[in-house]
Amino acid sequence: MKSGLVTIKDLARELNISASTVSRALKDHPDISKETKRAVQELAERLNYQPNAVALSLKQRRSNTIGVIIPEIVHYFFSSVISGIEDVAYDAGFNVIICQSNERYEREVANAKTLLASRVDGVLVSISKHTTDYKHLENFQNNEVPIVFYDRVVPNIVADQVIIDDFDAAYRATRHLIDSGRTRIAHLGGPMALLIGQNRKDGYLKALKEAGIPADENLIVEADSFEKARMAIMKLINQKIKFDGVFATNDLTAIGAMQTIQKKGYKIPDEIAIVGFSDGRFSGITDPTLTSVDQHGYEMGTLATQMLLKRIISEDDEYPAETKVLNADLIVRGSSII
Amino acid sequence: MKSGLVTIKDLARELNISASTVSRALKDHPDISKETKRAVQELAERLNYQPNAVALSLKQRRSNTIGVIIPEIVHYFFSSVISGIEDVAYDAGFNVIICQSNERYEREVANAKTLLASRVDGVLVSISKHTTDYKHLENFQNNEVPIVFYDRVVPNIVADQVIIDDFDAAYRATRHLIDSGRTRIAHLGGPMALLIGQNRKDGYLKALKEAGIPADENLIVEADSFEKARMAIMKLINQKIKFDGVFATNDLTAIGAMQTIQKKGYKIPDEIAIVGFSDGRFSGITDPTLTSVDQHGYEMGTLATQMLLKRIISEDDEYPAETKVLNADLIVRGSSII
DNA sequence: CCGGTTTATGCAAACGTTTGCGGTGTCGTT
DNA sequence: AACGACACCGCAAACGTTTGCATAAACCGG
Repeated sequence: MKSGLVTIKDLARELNISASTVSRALKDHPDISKETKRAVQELAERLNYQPNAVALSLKQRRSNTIGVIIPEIVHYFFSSVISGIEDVAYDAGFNVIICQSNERYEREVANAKTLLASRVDGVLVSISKHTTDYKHLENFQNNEVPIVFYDRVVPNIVADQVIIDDFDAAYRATRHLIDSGRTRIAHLGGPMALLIGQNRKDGYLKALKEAGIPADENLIVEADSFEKARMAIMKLINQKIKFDGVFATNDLTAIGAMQTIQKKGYKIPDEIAIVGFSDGRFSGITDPTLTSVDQHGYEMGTLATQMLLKRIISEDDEYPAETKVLNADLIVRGSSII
Repeated sequence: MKSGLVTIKDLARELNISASTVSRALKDHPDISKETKRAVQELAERLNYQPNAVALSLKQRRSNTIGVIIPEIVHYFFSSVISGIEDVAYDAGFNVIICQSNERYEREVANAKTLLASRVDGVLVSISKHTTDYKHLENFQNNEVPIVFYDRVVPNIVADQVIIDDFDAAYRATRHLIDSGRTRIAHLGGPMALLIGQNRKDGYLKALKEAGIPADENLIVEADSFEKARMAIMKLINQKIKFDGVFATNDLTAIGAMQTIQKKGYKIPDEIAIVGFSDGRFSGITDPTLTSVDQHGYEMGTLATQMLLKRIISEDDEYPAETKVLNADLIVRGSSII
């Protein structure tokens, strides 16, 4: 934002015409004579004129920018989502401002505030693990800035959202373990504060119930990180609680479990089978390779952005909130092969 | 950017005072009486007034926004960098606009253009693999917007930059392989168009030379992706070109090599040792775990941003361009243990 | 030669802020 | 009574655009 940048006024002064004429000439307005247009456009080219998007935003009350609130960028899933977002935003000529909450509620609130101040035209949000109050998000709606939630949605707020069918995916993952003969299946789950944590657990429970396998509270642990998984599995083994399958809420967790299990001398998948969730880059490179649910991060990003842009463009005619459910495919690999 | 948002004028109208008074009251200017301040601040609070950052940017000719050009977000290294960038930008009250070039030159040029139009106060860039013309980047400098390069820097343009000592890291990695008794070490390298590709290869060559091992062109392949690595290794083995070590230009490449080698029946590290580069999340979860160079992505992001902010803040007094070199630590793991 | 149309341009306001400067009104002081 | 000091506030311009409206010149037909 330096003084160096050429403005319309500069062009006008140089050519001894008014700023309005320059403005119109630049966008090929029919009112302007061919010679003037040529002169203006040539000068603009020569001086490398770049329209000031800030001034435009102010004038049009439209920033052509969307905001993204994301828990943590350094996750294969989330960075895929960002990639998808960026790609469709780019095609539509929108900028994207990224804010990471680092899984902290306070920071998420601050993020929301700055996005509002930046007058973004809409926001894409996935809430942090610790967010239980949603005023800062409702605030977007109160100010008519459209919001679409992706992946980690919030329960009581009507807005567009794109999610995967966590319940069904978890059900199928667990079902897959059952089909391969496992009966004592541990679940390393996410925080119950998150809908996805809840849903995945419910899917797991449904599969058990359907198969007539009683749920064992000892086998259900809230553990959603590499380290927590190691601890949890270690504890199970040390307490001599038997299990022959693990359904983990994400891949890193699954891998933590896998390594601990192997270190303790058990064979995967022979003695214990493992299924993860998210299907990141990891899944293909573990030994054995990891069965996982493909969460389609990139696709989720593109879809969410398309929905948001649609809201932004057709801002006048209100239509009911949509919920898109991506079906999550179970990718069977070595860790659960029968 | 909806009409709904409260402005200073709204507050002024409501209180029957002027906009200037409101503005001053909000920032506790001494000219304003306590009662007025109280009234204004209370109303602002009640109506949830958010200052319009766009208007401010225009006025101050300063957007408090930095732009980032990044090759591909979905890489552990790059997403770490972004995370670092975002964290220090957040602390300094700056927004960050992310543009990914997707490794395409044209897109990078477009990115540069929109960042310029958005009047970002500075840019952080890592060039794409195919960028050989730098006009779009010099353009930033011509317009006095500071630029700092990270990781993938460009040769002939003076600007701040933060890199890791690729040459030295590659040297040490290769040296490590030599020290463990390997003499026929293959190099899966990056594109020679990139300085880092060049430097890593040179480091590799230096280590060989120093040890009196002749470089074998057959063992040097440009392969910087999982798939290319598989192909390259497959080819080496099929052609019966013997090797007992691999130094790969990144972890995914190393893992591609590792898997192919294992699939062909060779033992790692016993028969063939492997060293990667970047030390992403992968390194700890392969079997065996992967020796790799820690590239310190997060740190690189924070450092680059600090340098940029310093330039932005102290814009008047020019100081010479700085180059910070992060030392990259070799993390020895299972894939190269003697 | 006059009224009317066309063509090409400029004026000014607006978007939401900030800020230098000037203008009130109320004191206290001599 | 007059004057300066002080406290408090508003005017207006500016940042870089866009756009409705007015204006000016040129042309045309009758």
